[in-house]
Amino acid sequence: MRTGYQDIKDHILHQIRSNIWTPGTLLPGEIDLAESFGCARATVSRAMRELVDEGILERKRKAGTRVKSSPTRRAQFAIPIIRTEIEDTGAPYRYDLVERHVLPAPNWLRSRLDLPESASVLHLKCMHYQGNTPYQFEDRWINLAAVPQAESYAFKDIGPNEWLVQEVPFTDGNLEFSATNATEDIAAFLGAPVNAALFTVERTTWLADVSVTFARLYFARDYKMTTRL
Amino acid sequence: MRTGYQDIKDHILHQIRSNIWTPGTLLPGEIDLAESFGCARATVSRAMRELVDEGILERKRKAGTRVKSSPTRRAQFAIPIIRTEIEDTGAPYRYDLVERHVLPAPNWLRSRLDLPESASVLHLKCMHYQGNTPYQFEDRWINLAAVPQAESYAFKDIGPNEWLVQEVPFTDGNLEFSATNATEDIAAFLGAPVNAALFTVERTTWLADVSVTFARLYFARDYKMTTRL
DNA sequence: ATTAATATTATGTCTATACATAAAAAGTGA
DNA sequence: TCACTTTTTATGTATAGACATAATATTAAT
Repeated sequence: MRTGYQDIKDHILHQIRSNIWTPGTLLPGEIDLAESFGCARATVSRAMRELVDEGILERKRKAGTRVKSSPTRRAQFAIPIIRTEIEDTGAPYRYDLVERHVLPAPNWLRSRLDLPESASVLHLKCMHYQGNTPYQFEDRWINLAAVPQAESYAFKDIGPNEWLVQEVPFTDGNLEFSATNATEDIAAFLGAPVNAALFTVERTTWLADVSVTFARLYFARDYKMTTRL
Repeated sequence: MRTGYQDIKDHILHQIRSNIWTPGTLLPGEIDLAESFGCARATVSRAMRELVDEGILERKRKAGTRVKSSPTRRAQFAIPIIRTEIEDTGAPYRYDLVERHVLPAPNWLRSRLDLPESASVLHLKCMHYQGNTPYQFEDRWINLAAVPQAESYAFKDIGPNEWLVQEVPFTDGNLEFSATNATEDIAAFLGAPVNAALFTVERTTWLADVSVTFARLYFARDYKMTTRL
């Protein structure tokens, strides 16, 4: 079997983990490495490029490749559709629409989504259940200029998250993770004590410079978002 | 100027965003695309491979390449050293060691880090400040079998996070994000009311099957972790 | 000594070609 | 009809060679 880019990645990672190539170390050039591995430069190049993507190495033209001195590791995790997330646990998923209003965009939202003064939005409040256990309270605002067909959709059986992904897929977006104390209102929906700390996600979504939607997602108590580094 | 892999990525993304290639659509094969772009197959291949990495496309040998039907977008964010994170805001960073004890590993920690019964750990409590504002309370446990040199290090001026990254870089790890209510103790350190919702990160770190450290990081009130999708 | 022009070099990308491999599709025999 | 084998095919990976580009190092000019 001949050496592939994966072998080279493994080798480099091994050198780093066994402290042979310490942070800041200048690695041999692509040509040297290729020769010592007995493979083509392109193979070494791909291995190194992927390690840059993974936050392990840094490269500069002419200056060479070094082990990143401040390893800003990048955690990445999938943002699944909530139905999938719940059904993957084995429990049945249940959705419930709590409130639905069309109204002029409030000022804070106009500012956040960069909407004109005349903008009209659809405001939804919904609950997502894992079996009979409250899972997430969703506070959703949809820009009707960007997604006019939302105005005539009831959202009785399908949640806005799922509907939007089908209707306007592959958007750009912004995520903010934080913690908030449960208000009386939300506490009741989530079956949590008032003031309970809730893991909260705020998500803004754009499609090519047009803002589509803003959502605040309050997770039930003790929810943890997990990822590997 | 000839067409590069980036142009092809742009083109594919454009087709998807303008709903010409909808989720589930089978794209033309690499050879066809290469011909229509007037470039080599490897160029198309790289463009498509990167779009798979970004969660936009899915590919299967012989079956071809399609637009992902359930776009599980992957958010990724950098986990910086806390000093860097604060200094990047322009404010000075200050660190303070609150407590330092060597003790036998408590049972919950032994279970979490898979430590033997005899395991000895270093327990640290520290504060990180942004200027004079409390920023993060760190509750850190270090496995002395994995990092014996920690026992003789005072951690008076440099925090365990920063020290560990220098001492044991490029580890694997696990991250859990959640929200917790501030205890009296932690509330006092962070200058927050008791029961305030705090954004919390729990991090476990391994180096090649040996657990190195476990940390609970409590962020000051209103902290938000932000990322682009 | 300082600045400007020039050469050098390691990475970045593209090409044409080759062979490997997984999986679908077609063919075969009971 | 079904199970099994073979063929086909799109992706996956590797290669040698070429040129592009950014940044450093060197040299020349002031």
